[in-house]
Amino acid sequence: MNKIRVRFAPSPTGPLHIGGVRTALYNYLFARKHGGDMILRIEDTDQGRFVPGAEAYIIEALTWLGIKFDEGVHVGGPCAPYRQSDRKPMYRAYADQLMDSGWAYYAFDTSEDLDAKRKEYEQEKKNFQYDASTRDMMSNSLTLPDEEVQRRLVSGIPYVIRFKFPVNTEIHIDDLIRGEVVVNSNLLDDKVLFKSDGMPTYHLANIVDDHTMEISHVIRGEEWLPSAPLHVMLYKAFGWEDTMPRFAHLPLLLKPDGNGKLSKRDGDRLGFPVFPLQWTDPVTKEVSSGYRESGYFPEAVVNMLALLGWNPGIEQEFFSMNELIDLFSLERISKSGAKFDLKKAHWFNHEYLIAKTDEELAGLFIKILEEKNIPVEPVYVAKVCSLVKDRVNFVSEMWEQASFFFVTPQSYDEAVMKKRWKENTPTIMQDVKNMLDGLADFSEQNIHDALHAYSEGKGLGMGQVMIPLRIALVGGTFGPDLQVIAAMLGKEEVKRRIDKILSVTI
RNA sequence: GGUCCGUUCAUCUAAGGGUUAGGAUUCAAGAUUUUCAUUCUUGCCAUAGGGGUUCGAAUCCCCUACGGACUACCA
Repeated sequence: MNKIRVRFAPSPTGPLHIGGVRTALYNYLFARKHGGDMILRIEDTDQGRFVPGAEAYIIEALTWLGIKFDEGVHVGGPCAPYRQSDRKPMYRAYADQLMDSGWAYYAFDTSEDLDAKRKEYEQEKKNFQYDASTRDMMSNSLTLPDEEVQRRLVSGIPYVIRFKFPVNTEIHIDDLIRGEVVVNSNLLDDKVLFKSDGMPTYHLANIVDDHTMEISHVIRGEEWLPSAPLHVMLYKAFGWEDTMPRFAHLPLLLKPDGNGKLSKRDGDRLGFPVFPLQWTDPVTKEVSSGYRESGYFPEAVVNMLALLGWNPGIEQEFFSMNELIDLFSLERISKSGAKFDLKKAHWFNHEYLIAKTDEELAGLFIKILEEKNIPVEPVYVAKVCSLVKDRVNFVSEMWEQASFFFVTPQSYDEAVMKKRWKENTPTIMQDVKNMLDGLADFSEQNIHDALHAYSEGKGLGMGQVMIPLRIALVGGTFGPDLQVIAAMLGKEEVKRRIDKILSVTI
């Protein structure tokens, strides 16, 4: 068997969205699993939709996620160039080959002609399709005399090259995910292969490139299934059937709110990033959030995406990239579309977060602290991380859970104050302050013992002591063990915070 | 409209003719926690509908319904 070679072939019309990321991931897993090659090809045959920066974005996003390429536009390789605009000179000869063998023809119909035709049909409630039933009445090299065709070609009149579908032929697609799909050629239209601007369309360029790059498996989104018959016919027309790649059409990623496939336009409307990295539209300057900037870990994104449409059939839920490679198989890809689940995405990130070491988390949290001009002591920050990581999904949420470790509370939870701050509380707090002040060793254990001794001695419930003290130190009823917090803050700071709450409540 | 693809808890999914239809997330309750979170336990919740085939169907076939993709000189 020939070497496994797969490609991820995005069009640089904007940022890659997570559906595209998943397609890239599955290609990557498949290639690695079989010791094959992974190729990045840029399909920029549509000059009108080219977006500057999109290609660099795609590369940066996949690099961030740990998806590596063996060949491609950014790393080179034996089949270079890997950008279709750079391969432009080679496509014409292939189109000519199809002309010579009778599989294609020149068509001179203008967009206006075609629009008019479509309107005309629409009025009769019919669908216009450029195919065997209509091509005879159009303006093309099948209907025009040879001399006229030649005259038009030499005089520079715009034309396209269309594929000439055979009449009433069953085309079989052997899809690795969907099984056999059969389509009759009468239902297909004579697709444009070569545009009047001198560029090939996706269909031609894609087949030529997959062939010349010796691609063994085409793993792409389901939106390509309807044009797969054309692609199969092209391989046949070129005489490349023997080396035609196997096809695998992936189920789509759907919007969480119900209808339709996830698309680039959804942006932040749905409450979660649609893009791996933040993207600023070069024209509108509109900013769309990215997973990276939102605080997702790349491993969590990969894990979550891998399981959206595929599963290994075991109950394990967490997989490293290497484990995914080891377990991956096209046979276990599901057929139906998957909706993105925001809550589960959060959960995945949370699990990856708590699995990090305190030092790793501290390194990330320190960046946030520095932005707030908080002086940082790495060992202290790591301790804080160990105490609050259970309660957050993202590093960005840590400030909210841990600010009191760094700054005195600026306000106190009013609802809790109303309920917990009793008439005798100020006296208790004053006692607690004095008692803590007397502690020579301000350790967790000593604080704990002292607090318990105090409340028992006074015949008070622990709640009457601890809750007001908690409010004084953290601002509300949340956070880790109070003795630990007090010890970390230090005696003087604890005394200051008690004074402060007493001063504002009197 | 036409063609193609699909349909198991709210969501991701397992079960490839024989299981009380399993797991995970979410949600709810309880235990723990002097707070909050964690953790643990428990619970709720599904084979779209109808016909076949079969001793036996989530699984195979057909019809219907619903969802999706495609239907450009876009990819």
